[in-house]
Amino acid sequence: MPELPEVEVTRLSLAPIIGSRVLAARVGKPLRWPMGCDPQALCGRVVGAVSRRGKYLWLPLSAPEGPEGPESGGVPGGLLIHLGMSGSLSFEAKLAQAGPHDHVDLVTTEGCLRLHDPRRFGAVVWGEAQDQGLVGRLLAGLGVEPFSDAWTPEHLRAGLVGRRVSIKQALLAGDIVVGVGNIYASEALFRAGIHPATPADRVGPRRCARLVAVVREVLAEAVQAGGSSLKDFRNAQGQQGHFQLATRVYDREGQPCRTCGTPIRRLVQGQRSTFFCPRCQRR
DNA sequence: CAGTGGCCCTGAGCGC
DNA sequence: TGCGCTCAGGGCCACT
Repeated sequence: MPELPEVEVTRLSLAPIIGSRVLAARVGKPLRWPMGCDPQALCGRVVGAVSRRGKYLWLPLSAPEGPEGPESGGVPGGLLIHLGMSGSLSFEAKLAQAGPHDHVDLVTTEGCLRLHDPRRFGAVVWGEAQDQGLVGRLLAGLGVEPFSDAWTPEHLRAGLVGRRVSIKQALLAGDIVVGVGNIYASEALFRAGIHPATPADRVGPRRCARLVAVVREVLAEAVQAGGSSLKDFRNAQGQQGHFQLATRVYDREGQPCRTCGTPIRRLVQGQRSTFFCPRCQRR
C-alpha cells in the first residue's frame, strides 16, 4: 500500500487537522516501535503543517497550551508516522468505536485522527525534533526526495557506481532516492526500458537521465490518481486511489504488455516480486 | 562493508 | 466449509 504517492496523498488529505488542538490520545496494541511518550503528554498541543520525508509523515506539535494560555513543562515536538505495509490514517469528525486494528487515536478540536494497521509494521514515534533520538535515526541516511532538485541523473549515477545489486534493488533501498517502493520501482523501470535485473553500476548516464525522469513521472501520476489501492488503501478522507488501474507491469504476470503485447513476466529479487516486459526492457 | 536474509504481524486467496 | 500453506505494499538489523 503505502509508497510515496500513498503517503503524499494521505498528507494532502490531512490538511483539516492543521491548527487543531489535541484533546485526547489513545494508544492500542504495540506497533513497530513504542511511541516514546505518555499519550497524555500530547494533550493541549497544537498541530502544525504536516510534512513528508520519504514514506514518513511528520506531524509537528506545539508545546502544550490550554484555553488559559501556555502551560509549563512541555517542549514542542512532533509525531513521526510510518504506515508500514498495511497502515492507513483516517480523519473523521466523530470518534468511532475502535476496531481490533485501530492502534492510535488523536482526538483534536477539528476531528479524530486514527491509525489503522492490521499488520502493525507501521509506527508512530514521538520526537522533540526530526534530527534527534529515534526519529533522527530513522530519518538519517534517507536518499533525496524524488520531487526535489537534488534528484538528478548525476546523483543517481553516483549512487549506482560500484553497486553490484540489481537496479531494482538499488532503487528500492531508499538510500539514493526515497519513496520508490515495489510497485513504482517496477513501473519506473518499465517506462525507462531497463531490465530490472541489470546490475546497478551498468546503468550509464543516458539511462540514469531517463530513469530520473520516469521515477518523477510515475510518482507524480500516482499522486494525481490518489495513489494505488491494491488492497485497501484509502486517504484520510476515506477515498480510494485508482493508479492500480493504470499499472503497466505490476501484478500483470502473463498479461500482454500494453506496448508490444509480449506476456509480462515476474521475477523475485530480494524476496520481492518484480514485474517486467522481456521485450521492452533490456539489460 | 556491501549484500543477504530473517523477522515483525495479520489476512486473503488458493489448493486440496 | 475447513484447514494449511504461501504471499503481500516496508525496512531495521544481525550476520556473512
